[in-house]
Amino acid sequence: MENTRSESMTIGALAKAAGVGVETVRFYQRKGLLETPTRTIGYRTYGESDVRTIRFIKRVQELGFSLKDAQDLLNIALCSRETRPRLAEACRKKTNEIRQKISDLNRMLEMVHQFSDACGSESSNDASCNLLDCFENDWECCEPSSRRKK
Amino acid sequence: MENTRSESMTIGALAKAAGVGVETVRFYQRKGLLETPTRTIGYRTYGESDVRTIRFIKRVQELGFSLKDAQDLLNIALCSRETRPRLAEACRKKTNEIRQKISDLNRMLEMVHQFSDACGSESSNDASCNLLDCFENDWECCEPSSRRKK
DNA sequence: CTTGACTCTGTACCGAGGTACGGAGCCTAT
DNA sequence: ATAGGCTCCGTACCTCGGTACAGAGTCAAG
Repeated sequence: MENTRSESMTIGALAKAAGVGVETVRFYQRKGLLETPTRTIGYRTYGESDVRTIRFIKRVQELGFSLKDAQDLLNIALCSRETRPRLAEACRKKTNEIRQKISDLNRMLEMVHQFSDACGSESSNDASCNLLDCFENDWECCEPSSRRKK
Repeated sequence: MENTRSESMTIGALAKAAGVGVETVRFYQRKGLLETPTRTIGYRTYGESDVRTIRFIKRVQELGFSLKDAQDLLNIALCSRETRPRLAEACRKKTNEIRQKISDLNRMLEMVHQFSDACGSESSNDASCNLLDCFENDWECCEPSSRRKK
């Protein structure tokens, strides 16, 4: 019913489907980010899951994680019934990292948004200058009181 | 009252305060990420605002933006009364990017979290395998219906 | 007035993450 | 059966974001 036919793509087809270059696929394989594919006659053959994996990697990178991190997340995604407890710990760590990123991005969003509003209206008050501060502290930003060190 | 004294740091002091290397400061200057500092006798002199700028850049990078993006955000932060309308547009774009990142991170968080729960309990159901899908579509993930193309 | 810790400029090098190239084999289509 | 287009492998090269010299000047303490 779904488009899960063609369970054997060539490397070129995979690359195209995932929106990367052939060389990138080989590179990911060398790095162990893709499972080593089966071969027919000598050519690598891939399936839909590889497309999803590559797309996942690319997005994870865009979100500010390294290939190593992508690797870790893939392990979480793929090993489900092997190394449970070790992974649970990794999850907790990764979860915190992600939470922090979300919170910082929200703050940045708020700041950029305020500035953009300020641009719209002709009033010259600068919401702007707070942008620089938006990661400086945890207590809701913009309070001009005491400063905390890292 | 505050620690905003010492409005003239050497490059070494700045680097230390901002938690980067001296060479990084010079690098950022070459790239135009820091305003070219005034000089006393030939030595660059910096102020607190430069510390904030560098910390801002570093965090922006960690959030998955490039130095170029950091540059853009700094322009938003610094130019407040010059090129208003052009910047307003830039804001809208950046805002959307940020929103998308937040939403994706939330999804990833949810997935990792589910998996981590699954690890805790001994039951072998895999919340895991959804992780790969977590950026695949916009309609709340995990619905096994039609698939949308990018 | 020398020694050590800093600064300056410039250029070279580094790791991550690809990207491209050369020389080969395979597989249709004409 | 040969031309075009794919694949293979290995190695070389590229950009980004720094990092590390080398060779020189400055400055403060002893």
